[in-house]
Amino acid sequence: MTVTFKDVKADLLDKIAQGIMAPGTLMPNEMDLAERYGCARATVNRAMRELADEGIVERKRKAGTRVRKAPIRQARFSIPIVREEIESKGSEYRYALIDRTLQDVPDWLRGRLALKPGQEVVRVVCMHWADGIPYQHEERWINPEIVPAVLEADFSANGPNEWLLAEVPFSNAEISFMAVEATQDLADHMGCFAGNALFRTERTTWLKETAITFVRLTYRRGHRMTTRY
Amino acid sequence: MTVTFKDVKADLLDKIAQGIMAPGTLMPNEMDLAERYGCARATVNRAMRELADEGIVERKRKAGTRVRKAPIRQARFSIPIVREEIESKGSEYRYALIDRTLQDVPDWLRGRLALKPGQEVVRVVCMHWADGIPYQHEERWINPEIVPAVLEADFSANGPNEWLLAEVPFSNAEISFMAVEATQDLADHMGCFAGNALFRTERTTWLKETAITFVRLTYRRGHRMTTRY
DNA sequence: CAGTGGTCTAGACCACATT
DNA sequence: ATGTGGTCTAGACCACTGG
Repeated sequence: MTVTFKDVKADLLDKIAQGIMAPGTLMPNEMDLAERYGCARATVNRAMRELADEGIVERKRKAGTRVRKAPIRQARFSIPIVREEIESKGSEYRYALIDRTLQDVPDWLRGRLALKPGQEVVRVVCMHWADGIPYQHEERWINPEIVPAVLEADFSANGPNEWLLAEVPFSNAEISFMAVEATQDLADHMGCFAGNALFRTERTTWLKETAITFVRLTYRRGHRMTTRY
Repeated sequence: MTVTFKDVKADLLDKIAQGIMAPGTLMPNEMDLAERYGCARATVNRAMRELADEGIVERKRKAGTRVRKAPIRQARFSIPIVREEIESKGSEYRYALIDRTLQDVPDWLRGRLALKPGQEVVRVVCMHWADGIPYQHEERWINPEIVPAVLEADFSANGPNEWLLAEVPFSNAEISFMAVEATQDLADHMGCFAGNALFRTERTTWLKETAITFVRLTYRRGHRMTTRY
């Protein structure tokens, strides 16, 4: 059986976990490891590159590879579409549009989206339910310059999220997580009391330096966002 | 100039972003692309593998590579050590131990950590300040079976987080984000009012199937956790 | 069964950072 | 100057899985 990069990676990880290679240790170079494992250097390279990507080790040319003293712990969250998030839990999804207006971009948003004063944006407010219980409140602003079709889009049946995904194939984004106290309006929609703590995510999405949309998703009371790493 | 995997990746990304390769499209196979770009198949493979890792495309043997209809949007968060988080913002870090006790594991925690009834755990409560202002409240339970040194550890000068990182080199974890309403006790420590919405993360850390620690980090009012992707 | 991606190899050249 | 990782190549075999 030939030695795979997964074998090498697993063995290195094991040595790190067992303390055989303590944090701060300088690891052997790729050529030596390749010889030791009886494989090609490329195989060792792949294993160590993945360890580096995961923040376990730190690689520098000439300096070599070290076990990180404080591993960069990183968590990966998948950002699902609400409908799928709800249906994957076996719940029934329901959607309703609350408001849809064309308005001058508010000042606080202008900075975020890097828009010109007086420019118009589409604001959409809607709700998502799981089994008839309020699940998520969505408030979104869309830049019609990039996505002119939004001016004709009808969000009464489907949320703007799925619609946008179809229109804008790929983009980069900045996302924030936070806790907020429910306003009276939010509380009415979410079926809780004003002042209750709610989990919120805010996301700005860009297509090559120009902002497409800013969205504020507020979850029902007690919601948790969970992941493993 | 030779064609690098980054060139290939960037070009493919561009074609996807511009809609030339719309979501759902079946992409050419590696051999064809290699010929088209004038590079080796391994180069194309690396480019497409990274696109797959990032959730942009979907690869299946024999079926080929497709542009995802709904790209798996995923965010990566680095989980910093509080001290570094604060000092990297140019603020002065201060720490204080609030409480440290050896107690029977509470029922709600026993399930989480998969411990035996009546087993003892170390509970540590402490605070972290930035420039003298409350920044984060930490409440932590540690399993002394895995880390017996915790029984002698003195957390009066340094927090258990940094201490644990040095003791336990590598581990896997489950992390949750949520919003909570401040209890009176929390509010007193954080300098806010009871009932205020606070951002909290809870993390369970394991070393090979056995739980090491459960930690509850509550941030000051208005805290945001932000990342780009 | 046949086509696709998954991986390994042996060798090579290069970029970079430490010395 | 020199050693380390970063990457490309050309070829090969294999594993999976769709038709």
